[in-house]
Amino acid sequence: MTEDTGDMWVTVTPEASRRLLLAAVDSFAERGYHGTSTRHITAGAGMSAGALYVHYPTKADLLFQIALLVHDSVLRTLHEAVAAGTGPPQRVRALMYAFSAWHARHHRAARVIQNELGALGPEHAAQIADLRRRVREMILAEVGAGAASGDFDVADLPGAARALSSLAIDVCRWYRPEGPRTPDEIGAFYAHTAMRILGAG
Amino acid sequence: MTEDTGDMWVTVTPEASRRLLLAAVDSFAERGYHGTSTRHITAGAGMSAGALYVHYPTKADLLFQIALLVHDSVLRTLHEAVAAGTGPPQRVRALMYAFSAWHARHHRAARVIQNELGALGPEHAAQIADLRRRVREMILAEVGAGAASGDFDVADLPGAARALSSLAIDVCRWYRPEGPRTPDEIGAFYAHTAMRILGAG
DNA sequence: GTCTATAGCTGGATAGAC
DNA sequence: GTCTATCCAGCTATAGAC
Repeated sequence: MTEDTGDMWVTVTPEASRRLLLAAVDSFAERGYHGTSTRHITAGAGMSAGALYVHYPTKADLLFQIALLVHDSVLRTLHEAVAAGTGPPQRVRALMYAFSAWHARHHRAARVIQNELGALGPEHAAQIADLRRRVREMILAEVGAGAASGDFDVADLPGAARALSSLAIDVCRWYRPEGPRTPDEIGAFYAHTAMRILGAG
Repeated sequence: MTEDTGDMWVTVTPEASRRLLLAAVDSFAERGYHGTSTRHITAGAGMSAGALYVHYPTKADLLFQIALLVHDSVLRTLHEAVAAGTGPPQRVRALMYAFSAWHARHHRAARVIQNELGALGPEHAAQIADLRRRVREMILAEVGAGAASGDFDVADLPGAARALSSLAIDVCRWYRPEGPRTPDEIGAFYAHTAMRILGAG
């Protein structure tokens, strides 16, 4: 239950492209997309101003590549989490644990995709919106299975699914690495909290 | 329970200052602080570029004034909500209802203060951080009173208070006015959800 | 593939007429 | 108090040397 999808960025090569991507995540998370200059990014990667454009055509493309990698990591994490569960309560517990812990572990990357996606152009935004819909539908399906089986007691199914998702996503807003709880502790607490929200004793 | 603090902006005079402030809230919410130009703001208020500086010394000051007014509105809304409650469950229900509904009703203003406060200078940021601490402490105190009285069953008091606050705040991220639920319906559902999270049957 | 230098544009803020 | 015109700093992206 404490596993993750490994390093989200290992597939990015060459190493200079990855350094630029990581510097962009840090700066976008801290200053926002529009508050970040290409010089912030190249300086963060230890390069000079012009070096960015050898690896990425525009600053906007950098944001898009980040969004693709991040949503892919989330989807794989959630699929791995539910795969092990044998019944709805177990599966939803694992889902909530994994989703919450992911948002703590990757809070910088998560902040970027929660706050800065408005800077994407229309067709890039549509592509990312599709990935995000798949996350929502997965959570709704798992909660719905538990409602159908009688394991959960929910009067408002979409509302309850939204509450679980909201709780996990918002971890990236308030989480601080130096805070009192580890990502795993947050995952465990929110898995328990999810069962209460769903009326599963 | 459906009351609010009235119009958050009525105290802003003259009317031209208020128009600029409202245009700034809309643009900051949609494009972010750094993505918003002073020309966006003045155009949104139906004025020309230079007119802003008659009413506000800088663009940053506009953000600060918004943050002050918004946090004042939240604090007044929460105090009014708990004032009517006679016991911890009633008080926390009213608090959660009011806090959630406020974030739906004022989702644009709320997005600005959740996402754009990083653009404030150090002393302005410190002043706003103080107001935000008062909100957190109020929620913690109300939940703590219910734990102490035995009305709630919580193993992790700060964690549970954080979950309630997180759930209500995140409403401003996903809420859409054209969506299926009204602010009051969201408030009612989240007041009920809070009781489940707190183990108050 | 990285550097320096710079083109071309947009932004925040100011000046001065009305 | 609002307008138009403008200053100049900072931005994205490109050019050309190495």
